[in-house]
Amino acid sequence: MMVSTRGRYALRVIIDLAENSGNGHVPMREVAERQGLSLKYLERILPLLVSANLVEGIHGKGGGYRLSKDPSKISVGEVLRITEGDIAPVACLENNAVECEHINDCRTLPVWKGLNDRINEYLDSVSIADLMKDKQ
Amino acid sequence: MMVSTRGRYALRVIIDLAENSGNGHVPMREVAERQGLSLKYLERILPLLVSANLVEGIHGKGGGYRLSKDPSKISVGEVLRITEGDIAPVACLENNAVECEHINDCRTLPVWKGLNDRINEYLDSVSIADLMKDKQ
DNA sequence: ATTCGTACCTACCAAAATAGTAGGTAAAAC
DNA sequence: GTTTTACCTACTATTTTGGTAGGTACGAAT
Repeated sequence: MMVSTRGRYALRVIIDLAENSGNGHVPMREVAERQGLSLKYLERILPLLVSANLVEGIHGKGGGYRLSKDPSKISVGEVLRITEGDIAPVACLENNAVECEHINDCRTLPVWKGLNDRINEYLDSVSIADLMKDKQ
Repeated sequence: MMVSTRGRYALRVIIDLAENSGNGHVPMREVAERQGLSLKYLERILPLLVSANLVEGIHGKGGGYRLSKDPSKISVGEVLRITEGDIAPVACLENNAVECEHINDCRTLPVWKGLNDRINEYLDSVSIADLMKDKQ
């Protein structure tokens, strides 16, 4: 299985925020409860989304999180790349991979590259809005 | 990274066999040497390919492995499904997954299913022959 | 000013998966 | 009967995964 709980939970949180924030901030405690996920674990995931500018959190009573963009402007690919670190199928296609010495004679590189392209293309084509109930 | 060494090495072995077996059997020792891979590790991977009828091995001097089909009839998808066990992006799409209770209300299932379909479709569309030197 | 509810941070930990190695046995050719 | 190959089983070190524990920082409400 290629997508870990980090990415899957992040996606569920983002969809939950999209569906349940009526212009206000939603405390993660509520999201965790609704989604049946560990609050503590989500608290470790959300700072990733904050620093990538997908959501913003505010402290204190009445605080919580909300999306910083419209759900239609957030792609699943964005969310996964942030939380999974990298969604490349093989090491040599990862972001800061050292260039392999056999790159010009590698028989398998084309298939990994083709796969990588198709995965990213698809995940970038699906937005959070596409996944919401009563798709908006 | 989604594809482990098991799958990647298996693919390299199959391509190597396709390119280097002139109707005879090729000992894995030679393949390991050419590919710079651990013979011991390959010896653990190959029985998977044998029982899936992708290659056949014969014992003794002059023995070794050879493909049991034409390289154009073996897809990358086949090789990976055998060696990786399952290439589904999430647990609920794996082969003998228990059906999730939230299946009818799961917001994320469509995107995982779409991803799974595209991955398999692509990997099944690429054959070993497509990856050989001087593509045949 | 204090309290309470939130985000956020760091260190730790158990279990599983990954990537092998070690040390054989089984079969076939010579 | 020796050599060469496939093939089998058990073990192991390392990394990744999926968290938990125990706080601090911040900000709003009172």
